Amino acid sequence: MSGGVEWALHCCTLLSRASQPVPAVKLAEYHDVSPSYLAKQLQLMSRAGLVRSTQGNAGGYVLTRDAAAITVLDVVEAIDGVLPAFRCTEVRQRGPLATPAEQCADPCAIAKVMDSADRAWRDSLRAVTIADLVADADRQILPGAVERARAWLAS
Amino acid sequence: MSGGVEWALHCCTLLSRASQPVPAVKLAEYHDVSPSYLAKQLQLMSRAGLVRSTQGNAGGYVLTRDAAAITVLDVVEAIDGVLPAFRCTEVRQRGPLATPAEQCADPCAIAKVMDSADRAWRDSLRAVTIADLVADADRQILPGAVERARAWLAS
DNA sequence: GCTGCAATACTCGGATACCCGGTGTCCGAGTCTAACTGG
DNA sequence: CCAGTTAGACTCGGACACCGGGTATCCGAGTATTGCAGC
Repeated sequence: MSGGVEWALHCCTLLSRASQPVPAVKLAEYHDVSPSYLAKQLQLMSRAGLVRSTQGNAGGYVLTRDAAAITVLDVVEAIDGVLPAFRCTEVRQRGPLATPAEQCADPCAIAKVMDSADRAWRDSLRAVTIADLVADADRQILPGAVERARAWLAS
Repeated sequence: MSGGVEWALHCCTLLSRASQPVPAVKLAEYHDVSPSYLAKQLQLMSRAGLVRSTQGNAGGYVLTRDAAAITVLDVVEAIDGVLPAFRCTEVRQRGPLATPAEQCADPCAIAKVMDSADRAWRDSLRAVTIADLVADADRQILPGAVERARAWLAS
């Protein structure tokens, strides 16, 4: 999985706290990551419709909908794409004893298993929203940290 | 996911039908794939203890245990490794408002979600064995195909 | 004092290099078979 | 006819190139602000 997924998720949690557009440079500085590369991830999220960008002065990124309406899977698919990790190459139709094509209407057993596992993975990611991540994080961090983060974003 | 996983799984199903060692070249010819590259996958499975290799004439690969005792996950982990796809880089400990390290004993919310999804994926793959794959395949293929495969392996 | 305009600075978006891990290949080490020779 | 030896061929195992996708970066397009000039 692409490393940018982690950055994108952290950005979403931070954007959910902010009430004003946050520029990519600020997001990168907050997380101490490469601004140029983070811009690419934000761009991907913008294409996927998760965030909305406003240009010009005082511009930046905002979530397009409530954090409770954005799942972790949405972010993962925005960055890494929606294609499953496993792609069946129909090995059974090759070789000296190849199965005839008309016998291969249904996906082969291996593809079925992989597809099932992929669905389980996606279901697991779909069950958690950005709001859940924020709530979990709030339970761990020190008191007052959220206010300090808001103040830093405003500066 | 590595493309060799599919080849490895097909080889396991074929090896479960064979009652004698099958050389890598024959496995590659049967599936019409690169013999050199397939050798690498078989080598990985040998290291993982899924197959046993015998050298010399009439040598080849054999499953080390019954097909019902080998899960799809075993094969996937043998080829792709056991490391999870997501690796937390502890972004929360970086930047101007970094969370102090002593506050980070527990994994962050993002890591927890990813770990949970990874576990769901692995559980799904662990629930299916090579024997299940063979049984499913037998239900679809034409009658007599298994016997023909055995005969081809023996030739 | 108010309004319209233009210059400015700031922001995003896509196009462009770089590099590492998977992909693909090869040759040498090891071993089982089998034929041959000697008793 | 049998046993030991040796030659042979076959097999695996690890080391070596190649290439595409993720990683990282930069500069141009676009826009809201803001300062200024004219009315």
